[in-house]
Amino acid sequence: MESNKDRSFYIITPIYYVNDIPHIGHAYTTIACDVMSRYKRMKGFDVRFLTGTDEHGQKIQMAAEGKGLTPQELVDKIHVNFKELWSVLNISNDDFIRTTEPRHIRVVQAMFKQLMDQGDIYKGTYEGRYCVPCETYVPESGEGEGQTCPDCGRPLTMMQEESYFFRASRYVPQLIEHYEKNLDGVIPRARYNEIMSFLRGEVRDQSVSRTTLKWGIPIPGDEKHVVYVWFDALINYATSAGYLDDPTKFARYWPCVRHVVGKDIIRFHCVIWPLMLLALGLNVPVSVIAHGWWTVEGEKMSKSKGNVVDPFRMVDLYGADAFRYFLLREVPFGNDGDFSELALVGRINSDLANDLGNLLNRTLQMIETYCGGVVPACQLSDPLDLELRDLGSATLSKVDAAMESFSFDEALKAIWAFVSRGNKYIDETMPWKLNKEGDVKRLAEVLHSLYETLRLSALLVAPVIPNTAERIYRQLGLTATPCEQRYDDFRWGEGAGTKVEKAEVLFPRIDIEEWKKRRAASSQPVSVPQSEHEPEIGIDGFSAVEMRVARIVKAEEIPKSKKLYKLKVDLGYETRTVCSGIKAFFKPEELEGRLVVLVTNLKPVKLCGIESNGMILAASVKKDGASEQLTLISPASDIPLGSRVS
RNA sequence: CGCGGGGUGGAGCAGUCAGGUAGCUCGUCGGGCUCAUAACCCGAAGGUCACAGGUUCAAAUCCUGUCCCCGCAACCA
Repeated sequence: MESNKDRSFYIITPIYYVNDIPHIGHAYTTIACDVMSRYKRMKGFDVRFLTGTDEHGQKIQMAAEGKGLTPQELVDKIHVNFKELWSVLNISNDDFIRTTEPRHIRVVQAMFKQLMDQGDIYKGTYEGRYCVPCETYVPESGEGEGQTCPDCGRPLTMMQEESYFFRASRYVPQLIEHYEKNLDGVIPRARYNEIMSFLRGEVRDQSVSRTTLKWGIPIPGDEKHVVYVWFDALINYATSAGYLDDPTKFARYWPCVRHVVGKDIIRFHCVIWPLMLLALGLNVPVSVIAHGWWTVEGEKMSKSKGNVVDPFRMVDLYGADAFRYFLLREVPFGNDGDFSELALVGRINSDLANDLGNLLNRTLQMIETYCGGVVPACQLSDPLDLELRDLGSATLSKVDAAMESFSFDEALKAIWAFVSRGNKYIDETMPWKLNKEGDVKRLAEVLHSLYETLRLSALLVAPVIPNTAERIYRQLGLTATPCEQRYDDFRWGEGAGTKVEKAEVLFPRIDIEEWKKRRAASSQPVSVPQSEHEPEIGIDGFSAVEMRVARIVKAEEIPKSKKLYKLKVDLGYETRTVCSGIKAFFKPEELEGRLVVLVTNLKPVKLCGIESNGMILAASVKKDGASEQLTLISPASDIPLGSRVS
């Protein structure tokens, strides 16, 4: 159906391997999809936005064994990390799929069976070097010196096992032909070329089953095999769209699939997955959009370096919108980029505070003082006003063009050129002077134009920084939600007559010098003066304190208290109530879901009439007896609730 | 001959596919304004676009070669 294809838009992130700790990369991909979804909705598209978690495979099985859990118990527990991050980052996904869900398992088995029935999956022998202790095959290219395992360093042994293979090679010519006709099949062009040269080389049939692990989807009729994880994982995109259980939905969304992926996994999404789809008789994705990678402060991100950017922390420190804005503005989508907190702070100050925030602020103040807070109506005739209005509609078109090719940075540049024009317009028209001279007519025209500039700007930035757009709308005296508006409905001039709200600072400027000092302080562990040291204790003294990992499940304000929160914490084996003096540093929603360390054998005390059973550990910098900066102590990686800290 | 990305004024980058006066942000310097978050506006300095050769009327851009940096190399976006 032509109309579906034109008006529907199905955008998908990869599903994330659930055992990973969510980091900037996951956040990046998902934010990009979110922004595109919001934008398309505002363009009137019927949008479906999917993300989820990949929950099968060797690593999960091993991690679960290490924790004394079943794999299912483990993934049930940790997939929440991603859900929480999406909530914190304001992600508007329509579905969150987990590969362990029954709806998915059914689809994988059905597809597997279909491919087998039509001869596109056949039984053969998989041969490769295997590390017995790690229970994993090591590809030749990944071997350590002298045929050893890159992980454990032990020698590899040649192994053979029975395996099912997907006859990928059969559909390669068809896929090449498709890409030759669809140059947007892979974006950007460099990646398209890469895929084409790969396809024109030798594409081998793919092993799609394993007998060496259990944690996977059993192959119907041959249950000693499980489906190999990537084959299982890719299919989720179809599952969620209703491949088996909702043909109408599937017909509506499947023809307009877009995948947004990191450049490392394009072979799966641009080669294997389309080949599978061709074999199944389904259309291949409209586009696979590959983005680049982030380095951190100039260095490759890695766990061992400990420089992995924690998106939760960035949101805590700078807010979700600033983080979202930075990621999309800083680097052209598709290129690699460098994440640095200083650069982020720079963006906040120059773009969000100085340009956008300040434009709003000065405009509202003037409408307040010169026009009693009501946006004046007027006829536009001054060339300058018309130019501003025309730039507005030109900006809308530029944003459209940029978004069409996923050039988020270009879209944002165009919007900011418009915002900057607004600031310049103020200098050109000098409303304060008009006021002094009593030129009421011109003053009305000018403030009217400025108000409209802001009203449109809020709409334009809404997909990227939805919270901010909403805050701008409130200050502009508008009750609607920007993200629920349609761009096509915007009419320059319709804002006249609105009563504006009081101007409030959108993004406070961050003092760089102070920021640097604070940062230096937090990275200097030995900054506490000698005199504050406690007397020495023996190990007994220490082990008298029982500390365990807990999760904050609920944080509530205590009406009588200025400093305290009443927290409900989950230790795995029990739930407790704890009062904690951290109200000044967190909002309740910032605390809920976080892992913390709890002193569990502290004598209960009554604080503000509530019994507190324990104490949450936090580090703080104190000044004049009061905490000036504070951070919670959390486990650096996931660990079962109730784990003892020593 | 494993694959890919990159080397552009002080910093960070765009521009390279479709060759035609080298652009953006930040920083620096000078000026303006006072509505505003020490914000805003204007102006200036600063680059032989890694190097060498070639194609062309014309090359950051196309071709050839060299040097350097950085990723990836199946389950980390």
